[in-house]
Amino acid sequence: MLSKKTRYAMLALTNLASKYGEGAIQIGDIAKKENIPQRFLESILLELKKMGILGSKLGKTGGYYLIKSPNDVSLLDIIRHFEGSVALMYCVSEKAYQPCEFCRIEETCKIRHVFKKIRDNTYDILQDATLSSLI
Amino acid sequence: MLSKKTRYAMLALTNLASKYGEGAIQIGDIAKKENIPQRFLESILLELKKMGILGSKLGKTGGYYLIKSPNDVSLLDIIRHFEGSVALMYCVSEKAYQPCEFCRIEETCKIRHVFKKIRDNTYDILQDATLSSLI
DNA sequence: CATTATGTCTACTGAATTAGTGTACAAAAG
DNA sequence: CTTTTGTACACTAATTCAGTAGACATAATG
Repeated sequence: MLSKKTRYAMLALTNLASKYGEGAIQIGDIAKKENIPQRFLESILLELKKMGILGSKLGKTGGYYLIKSPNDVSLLDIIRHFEGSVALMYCVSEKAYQPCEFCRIEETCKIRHVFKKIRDNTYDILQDATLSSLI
Repeated sequence: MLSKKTRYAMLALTNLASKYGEGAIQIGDIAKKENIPQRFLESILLELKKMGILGSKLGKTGGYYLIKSPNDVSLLDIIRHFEGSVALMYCVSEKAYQPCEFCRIEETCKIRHVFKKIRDNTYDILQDATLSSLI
């Protein structure tokens, strides 16, 4: 299962994408609209900013806004960041690869082959799921 | 990521499948061969027995053996049991379904649609991955 | 029948992760 | 200079993960 943090991030981003170009949106507005604990959302949006997806504005008329085009942000980016990897096993992960603790010969491991197929397919679907396709 | 418990279960089952029909295999043998802590493996095999996948024999020549045909056990069964569900979100799970905490209209939720597609695909691949196809 | 090797049951635990909260601070608008 | 917004750092309660410990039950063998 995806963590709540990941789900909150997806919700906040689709919310922000639907207001792309309208300037800064305040955390409190998003939190209320999407039913996310505000303090928790603060840390999530900050992470998204450090990833280069969001920009922020301080002070009275402050808030967050998408810095990238909704076409250029996909659920893949979000899940890779917040879940660490798309794969179900480290030995088939690109981002968090680790040699399999069990099978020494990865090429011929049939279990690995199954999970490689799942990872590749999941990867493609998530990559296609851009924010603009989700609004 | 899959838990170690799930991975240990898959390993133990493929090991047992490769010896299908040869009588009882001892926990210690499997633990040593597959590098699994023996006491942990004990509880895993016991669960698989309670699921109706394995049978056991007590006493000196005891051990575990596949009670179902390797054709009739798939990674889907194992993952559904040990991970709880194949889905990445409860709202697209068959086994652990819960209404989405966020979107009230599931039919039109685009995020949900993405994860439904992923779940369905993963489901199909895991269902095809029977023990006999993994030996 | 006693010994020994196997699985079974119940309970416990240390470490890591998840899902937050609290407090103090910094910048910008009015 | 006050108010409103985001930023930084620290802390924590609850849950899950990955096992361990110890006692017990069953069956083969000498």
